[in-house]
Amino acid sequence: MKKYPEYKQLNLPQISKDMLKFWEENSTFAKSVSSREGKTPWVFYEGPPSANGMPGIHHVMARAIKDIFCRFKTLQGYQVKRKAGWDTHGLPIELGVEKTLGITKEDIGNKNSPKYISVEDYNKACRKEVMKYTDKWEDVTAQMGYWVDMSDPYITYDNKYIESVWWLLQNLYKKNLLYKGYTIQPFSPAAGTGLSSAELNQPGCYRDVKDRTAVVQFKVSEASKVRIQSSKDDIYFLAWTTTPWTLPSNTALAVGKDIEYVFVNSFNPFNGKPQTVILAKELLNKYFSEKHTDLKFEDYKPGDKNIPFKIVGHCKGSDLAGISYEQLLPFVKPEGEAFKVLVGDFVTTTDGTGIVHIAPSFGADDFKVAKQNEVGSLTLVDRRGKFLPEVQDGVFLYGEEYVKEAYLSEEEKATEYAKQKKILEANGKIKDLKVYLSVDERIVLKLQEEGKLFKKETYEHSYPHCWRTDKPVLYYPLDSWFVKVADNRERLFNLNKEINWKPESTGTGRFGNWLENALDWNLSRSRFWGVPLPIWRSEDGAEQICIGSVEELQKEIENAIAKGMMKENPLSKFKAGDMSKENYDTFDLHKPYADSIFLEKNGKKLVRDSDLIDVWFDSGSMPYAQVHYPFENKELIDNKKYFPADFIAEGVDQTRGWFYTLHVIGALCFDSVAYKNVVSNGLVLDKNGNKMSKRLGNAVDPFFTLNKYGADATRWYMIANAAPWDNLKFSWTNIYEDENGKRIEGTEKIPAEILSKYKIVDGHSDGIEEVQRKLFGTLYNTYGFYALYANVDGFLIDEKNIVPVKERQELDRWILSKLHSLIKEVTEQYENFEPHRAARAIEEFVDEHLSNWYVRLSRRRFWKGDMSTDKKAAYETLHECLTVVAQLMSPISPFFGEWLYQNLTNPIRENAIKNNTPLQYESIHLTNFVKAEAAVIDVNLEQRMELAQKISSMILSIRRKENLKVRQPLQKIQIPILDKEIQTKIEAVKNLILAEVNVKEIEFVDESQTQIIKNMKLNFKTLGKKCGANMKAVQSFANENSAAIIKGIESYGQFTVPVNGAEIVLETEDVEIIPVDIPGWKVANNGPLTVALDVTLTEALRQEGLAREVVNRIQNIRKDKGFEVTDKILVKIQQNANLDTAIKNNLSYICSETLTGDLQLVQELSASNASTIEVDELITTLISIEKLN
RNA sequence: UGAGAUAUAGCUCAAUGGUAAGAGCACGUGCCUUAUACGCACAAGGUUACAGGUUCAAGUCCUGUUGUCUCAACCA
Repeated sequence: MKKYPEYKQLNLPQISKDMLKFWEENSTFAKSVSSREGKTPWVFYEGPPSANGMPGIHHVMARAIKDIFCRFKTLQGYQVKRKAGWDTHGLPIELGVEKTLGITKEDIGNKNSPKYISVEDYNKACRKEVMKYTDKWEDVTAQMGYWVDMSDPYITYDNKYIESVWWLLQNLYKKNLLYKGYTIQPFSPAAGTGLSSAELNQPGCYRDVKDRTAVVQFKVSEASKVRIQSSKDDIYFLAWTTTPWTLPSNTALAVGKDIEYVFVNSFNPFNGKPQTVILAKELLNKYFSEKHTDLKFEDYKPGDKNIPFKIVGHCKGSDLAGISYEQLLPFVKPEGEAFKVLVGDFVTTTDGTGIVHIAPSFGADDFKVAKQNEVGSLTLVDRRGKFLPEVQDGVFLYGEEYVKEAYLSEEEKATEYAKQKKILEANGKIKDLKVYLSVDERIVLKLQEEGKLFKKETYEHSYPHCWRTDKPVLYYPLDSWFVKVADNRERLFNLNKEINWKPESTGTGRFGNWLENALDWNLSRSRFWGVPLPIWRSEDGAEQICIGSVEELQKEIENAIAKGMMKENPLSKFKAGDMSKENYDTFDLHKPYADSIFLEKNGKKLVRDSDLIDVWFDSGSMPYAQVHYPFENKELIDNKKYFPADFIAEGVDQTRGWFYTLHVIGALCFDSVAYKNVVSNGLVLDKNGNKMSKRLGNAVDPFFTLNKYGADATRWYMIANAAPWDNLKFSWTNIYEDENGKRIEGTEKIPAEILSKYKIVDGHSDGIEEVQRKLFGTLYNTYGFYALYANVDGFLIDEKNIVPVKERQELDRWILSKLHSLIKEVTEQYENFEPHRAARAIEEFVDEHLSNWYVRLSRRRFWKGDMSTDKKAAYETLHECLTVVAQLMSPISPFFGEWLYQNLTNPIRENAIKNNTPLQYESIHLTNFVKAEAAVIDVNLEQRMELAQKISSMILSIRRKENLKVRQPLQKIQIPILDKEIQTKIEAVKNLILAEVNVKEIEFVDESQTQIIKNMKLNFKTLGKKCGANMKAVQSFANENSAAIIKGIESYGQFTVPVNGAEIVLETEDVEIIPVDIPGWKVANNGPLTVALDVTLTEALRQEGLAREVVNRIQNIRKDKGFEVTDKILVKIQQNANLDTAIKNNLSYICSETLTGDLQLVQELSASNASTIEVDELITTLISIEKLN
């Protein structure tokens, strides 16, 4: 006879290990996919993580979310393939290699460096580095129960993958969506390279620096002067700059369209000349003190500190547009139009003057506005960060000098200082120069002398620095390849409307807004380890080729060889059309190999553009590249079998990352969304809401967590605790140990110096422990209860022979109704990608309903008597609840769900297979998701039971107040009834209530029998429509006349309230009448319910109570002695005058409750073979219990 | 600076615009009723961040402020 396994204790980590072993031995994951062969696919794309970093707890969170829906959809019968992937390119990998090898970018390919490394070796190192933690990732994946196929992952550095990426690029190129242009990018002259925003966002890159800033005067040209004001004085625009070194490259000024500007007559503060200046009205008093409003112009003498001023005109920014001004520092004339006022939407009046100096080469906004207005630019700084030779006047500026002081070495500074001192002193500009003057300072001096300076000051602001050289970054125009995104915004935006975003606001807000303002995508990266841009150009730029496949490249090389541009074909071993791995391993498309390929077109030699492409393009290409589209699996994409994805999920930080690049590539290459549903999950923060970081010591090691609590509790905690898109404050306390074995608990952030002495050795999570107790512990116990009695009875589920639900008793039908309501709810929540709601619903069902109501109230059915239909029904009901719960929870807690299912069904597996019934599957993950049966759901029944639960709770509450133990039987509950329907409902569950609260009868009373004090509550929902603005009046009337209203409603079904001359008729639905008290009784209220308890104790009741105490003591002793629940016993109790009658009067009750075959009241028991029991405070006696035969 | 999110009990979270704001944990009290003390029950706990507004009615809608988180940027 097979039995249900019984356990001593719940051990979740062990369950995880056992089930993992089972899955591995039985290839359960593979079966869950193969068993759905031919079914509708549900397409999931795995966002590739980078294996050069250790997996963190946030990965567990993100992957749990992915896993949940993939498992759920599999259960629903879809085929869900999950191909793993690795993101292998990009800066973090390069940085990792450089750290490992102890080198910097300068050493790469630089033979003069002592640490020289060839690009080839460097890239080899990257290839190795990128898979550094692959085994850790595989461990965490297995341990957390994330099902993803890691046997054949897509790898972004793979030649096949790159080939698909090239194909996509060529596709864009052919559609004319790829172009070469230049943009302003952060650039480190010291390192000679552009910087990505990721690099700029390295900690410590933004630093507060003090800069020389200046408010500069731009003189309105004679031609424009007439247009704005007739004045004999010169007119100047005032513009503020924090980077005076960009002033020689100024080609325009920008104003805000709707900003108000004023014309102010005044004097130049440095040379005292009368002048008119233009600036934003709002900022007037920043430069002209209100105190000086009344100063007389006549009294002013050059050099006076207080300068008189007068506003002589107003206008809006738009009125200033087009006005031309004189070049401020005419070292070089720009090509094209320049030196006019433009309107820029970025102009504000938060600081400066409301007029912005525009140097298109050195600011992104500047560049944009200049381009829009077709204004030319000047780039008077070279890539080394030095002025061009032209920027010199022989006095203040000398040409070819660093524009930032920080770029000079101390030595250079000293030399420059000597030079400056000589020149400036010789020209009489400065008497005794003490220190090196920066370019900024000297430009300001020059402007001051030329009467073009209005104000100078030092200003502290944060400015980005190169993370490698520590030197300030410049914004500099760099050549790049762009994807034309801006022109296709509308299509991108409209396609986005087809995507179901979770949460919606990320889609419409963060993502939608981003699309609406999307700029062209800069693909170029000047790095070493990445996908090379497949574009070859002639030196003059006249000819270019964009390669879209290896075969094409091979042919072009052949051509180049034929034309003498190349000698050998590095792709000679490649056989076109052979898709084998071996064939694709015969070459490498990375640098430096790609750079040694030269092509030919129209007689010109073509050289590859040395840039790599943005790694985001790699990952955005994965829908196609993972299947080597279009070279293989063409139909999967073209016929939309494996595209677009039904579901993707990543962190919300991917909104402008992977989500965006997938969307752009899908839209531009295939005019389709790339995914239909997307969950953008929030971050995992530490328990105080701080970002986790290793540096601060508040990071959570997923391996500790998984080892300690197992995957199920961890996953459940993370899912149930917060919506996926809300940040999760992860409850976790690290435990540190120093070298002497001393342990401390990390509750707050640990300072680095302490952290360095300690090692994290363990930790604990209050949150996970709660889940473990509350959900898994409860479920474990419930299963244990089932197994215990089923084994005693030798009961096994027989799917072919089940008591029809209709024939089961109220309690069974109730829990089944609850169960099927739960199925409905959980299905909906999973369908809606709201796993936290599913989890919470399951928790409530298990704890509140199944364990603490159904099992508690059904207990005796499981052990009383022989196998009856009712008993069988109880087993079947509980079995169904447990198996269904196991399935509902299995997407979230796959190990425990599996464990529970197997315990419940392994004993009957063979039969189920023979009978082809639902429990035939060896794993829960191969089963079919249950469907809620409408016929089983009985809302009325659920309401009835809720009444029973509420009433019980209310009675218990009265008992507690009155200090009456539940074990003490009481005579009567009274429930005042105003509504017969409620009475009917309560009648149906009467016996459950009585048993639960240990009372003998319920009496329903109405006013004919007893006085009931009533209260009323207005139903504002129905009254709102009726009363509108009169609501308040009705309300106050009702407060004062509640008795009359109650009477009116009860007698006539309506009551007329006079308000403000009108009349409002209250009807039954508008008023809720609630009984609140029965005078003379102990009463409890809960919403519309009121119950009263008769607390008088008769002698009979008291005796019965004592009998129950005795039963309880006997049960305890049975348990202490380790008797089986089926053992019959002989009980001897030492006589006690206060107890004997109670025992005699309740003898049969005591005996049947305790399986006592014989109960004897004896004169005396020897203390040596009897136990002392205290029945209540006053009664103590001795008792002995023996097993009968 | 911009965009998005968020702010409810000590903590973690609920609450179709309807008037007594709910759970769980922690705390307190009482209970070992043949599943479960890793349990059960009962209590206590709130100016719904702040300030305005819309509405008969606001935790909920609108505006502003403040705090926190994320992303993007840092430009005069």
